[in-house]
Amino acid sequence: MDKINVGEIDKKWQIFWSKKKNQFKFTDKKKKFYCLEMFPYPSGKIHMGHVRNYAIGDVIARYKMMNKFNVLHPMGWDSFGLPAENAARENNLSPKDWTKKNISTMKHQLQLLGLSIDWDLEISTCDQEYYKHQQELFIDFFNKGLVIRKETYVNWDPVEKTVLANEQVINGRGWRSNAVVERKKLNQWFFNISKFSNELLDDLKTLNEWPEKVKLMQQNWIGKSVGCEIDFQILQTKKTIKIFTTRPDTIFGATFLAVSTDHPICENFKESNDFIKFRNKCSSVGTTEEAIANAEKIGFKTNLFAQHPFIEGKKIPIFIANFILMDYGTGAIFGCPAHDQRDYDFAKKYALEILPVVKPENSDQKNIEGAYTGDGTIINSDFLNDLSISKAKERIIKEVENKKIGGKKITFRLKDWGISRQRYWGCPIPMIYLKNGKVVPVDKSELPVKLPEDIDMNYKGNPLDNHPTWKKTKYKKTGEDAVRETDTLDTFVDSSWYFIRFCSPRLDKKPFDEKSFKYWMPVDQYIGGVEHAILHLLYSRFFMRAINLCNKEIKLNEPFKGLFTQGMVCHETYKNEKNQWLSPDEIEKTNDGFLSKIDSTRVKVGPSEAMSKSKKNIVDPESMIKIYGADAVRWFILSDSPPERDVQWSTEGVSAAHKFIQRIWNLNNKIISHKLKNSDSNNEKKFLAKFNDYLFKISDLIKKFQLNVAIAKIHELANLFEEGLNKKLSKKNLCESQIKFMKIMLPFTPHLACECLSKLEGKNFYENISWPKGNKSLLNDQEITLVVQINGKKRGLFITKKDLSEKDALVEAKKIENIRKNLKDKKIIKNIFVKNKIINFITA
RNA sequence: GCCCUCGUGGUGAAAUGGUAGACACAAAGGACUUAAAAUCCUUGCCCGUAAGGGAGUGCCAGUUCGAGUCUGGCCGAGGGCACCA
Repeated sequence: MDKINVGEIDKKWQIFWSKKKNQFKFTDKKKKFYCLEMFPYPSGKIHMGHVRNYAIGDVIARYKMMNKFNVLHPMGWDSFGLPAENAARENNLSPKDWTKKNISTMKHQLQLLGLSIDWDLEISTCDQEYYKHQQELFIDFFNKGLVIRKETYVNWDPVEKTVLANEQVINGRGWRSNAVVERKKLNQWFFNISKFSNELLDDLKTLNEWPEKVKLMQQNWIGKSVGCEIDFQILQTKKTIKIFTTRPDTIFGATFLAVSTDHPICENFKESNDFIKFRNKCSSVGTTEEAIANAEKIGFKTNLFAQHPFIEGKKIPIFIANFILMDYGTGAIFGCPAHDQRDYDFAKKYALEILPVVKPENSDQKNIEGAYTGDGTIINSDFLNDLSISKAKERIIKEVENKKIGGKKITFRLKDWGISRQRYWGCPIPMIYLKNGKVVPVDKSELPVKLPEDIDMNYKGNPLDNHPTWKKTKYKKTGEDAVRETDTLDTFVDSSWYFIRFCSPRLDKKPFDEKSFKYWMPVDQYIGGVEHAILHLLYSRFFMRAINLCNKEIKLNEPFKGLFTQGMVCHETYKNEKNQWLSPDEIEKTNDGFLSKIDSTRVKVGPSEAMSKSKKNIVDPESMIKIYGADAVRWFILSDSPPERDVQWSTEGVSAAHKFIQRIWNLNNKIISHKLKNSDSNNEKKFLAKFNDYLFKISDLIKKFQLNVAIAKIHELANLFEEGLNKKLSKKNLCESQIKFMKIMLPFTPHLACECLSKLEGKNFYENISWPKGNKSLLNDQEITLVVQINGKKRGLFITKKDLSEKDALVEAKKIENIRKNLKDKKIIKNIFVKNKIINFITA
């Protein structure tokens, strides 16, 4: 048996593809297809997650190419970011050198996979050829009022010494460093993303090729809520407090006001030792998940009272409370303990009045303990009495508006996007500070504002700020001395428009060429991890809208027409007797179970979890490719699970994939050396019928992203060919079909398929291979299988011609031995007949 | 607490309301081999030599001639969000 040499074949075809240039012309009548996988952060080496992502994308891209689309399939590097700075500090390298080295390693590794990437289009966000355009976009956005400066509380990561967006804080910790986040007041740059809240929410409806799950997550993230603002008069002063509520219908149940510890009213108490103590206590709570869950609702009772706007003479105490957030609504609420659980808990603790104003719909629902938040009828509420909750909301909003003390208000959860980072390895923000206190953009002719390379990485905090000369500059218009902004941009900015840059990646004079943009955008199929469901995708949607505002030629709101989010790659976890994690390389399977290779002690096998460094359950793609070949690695990672679900990596699996590659190789050789000229024409016809059926099915499955099922069908096709050889079909038929078969396999296993094709046809190389055309007239649609049931249970089946009449079918069914037996002594009261599908006899 | 997704053999999984478990992994038995590897074949819950029959897609109901698939309720697992008023 001829053993396939996957290493040699991989190399041969990869060299061939690297020489081939993607030549598309805008004048082509071909339809375009922009296939994009999320570009990687160059962390060092590729991991199995990348392999899965790019293998899925490559099947789609190659399938579209074979179907005669102009396919844009580029790759780049999300190459700014903190890890480069950390690595630089640890290893005494420059972030730039570290990044370049990683890119070169990872590019080599990706090329080992035989992807149909057009490497001529490669971009890297840390190159000034990229980020100078980003600075230009920033200035355009600034001029359109989309960049704003705010002095606000920010999330300060004490480990990374940087500011995090609210969205980047997970359970009170930095999403990367995991350090407890502190609150700090700083002057920051923001993109005014909240200006687009409504559009970003509404346009989700137009994204019908996006997973529902992702759209829902974005919807919840934007978090639109309709409520009401109401001014409460403070009794002791002339001032009012504006509150926001989504339950204005419960206004008559209001028994206290609560404001955030950051509310302006707190100024009145800044001298009070009790208040200072209280505020310190608040800021120390609410960090860990556990603390939040168990955090007690605490308040500081002020000496102030407010007048209830609808109850003459009713005085309401004002509290400062730890559960009110300043950056949502107005930072103040009215408390209605009877119908809000938090307010209820608070009222219990401070012995405040609890006044029910909603009678539960179902009178059995006695409110034993806690707040009632369900539907019901309003009571104890003057003019609102007997109204439903929704009617009461409408009515009270009208009353509030009449009294000129507030009105209907729509509030979004989405906050502006903080983009300032006190870091070195990022895109410099092209702004300068003048002596008169003004902050202005750098003149566009002076772009790029380059990152200096002579920096001291041992400096704590921002090295740019510490640089001896970098920040000293002059304002071009006046020639006066000025100081540069030393903050750099959040790296999510880099990834918010890279897909646009791919349309004209070498264009020097502007970020993108409008003509190329109009041809290629939007991305037809975007593929990546679900972890980017909110931040990256939402920011990119914002960028597209911002670019529309700045560039009259562009009229596109949604950058990603189709989105596919793939699952993670998992692997079993291993621990030794000392409870230390072991990597898959460090264990071996024996008859006694799993043992450690290091000291032969017993290994506990844990559940399969997402591959991670901390659990050491990582398998290195490059070494897998070396052992099994690129095709086997691609094949296995696509075959075992639906692409949107998690997949479990296993040695058995990839080894089985390699065996299958070998089997196809053998099959190909057998067909080439097969000599037979004539054979049974009926068998030939049947073979072709089945083959064509598979061809249609597999095309359909690829379009639907059911790649695991497509692979199962390819296995069945291989069985069909073995059967064909056994039935001694003619060489002509087998050979012609095999050529088509290899084209079907090409998007999955391009090296094997091209090698088999070149052997079958005696050519050296293959170019512009088309997806085989199926022939519907060859399908065997004359014969079908009819299933026969008795009372809904299958009792037999028979093969017959298509469209058999009910009468004939019933006669035929009753001839079946087992059916006869089961119907004996029984009275049929009903026949169910579904043409070409089923017969069901119902007996008494 | 709120929102979402998912529950099918030892495992990963298939299945426009119409033959449940395709395809594969693992296992057991067999063939080939001096042996192993590789390859191929068979088996897969219960009764039965077999033909066949029974149970069966987390649990309980419902709709239907027919439910893994549709509806309601419950249980379990995973994910997202959160003092969001």
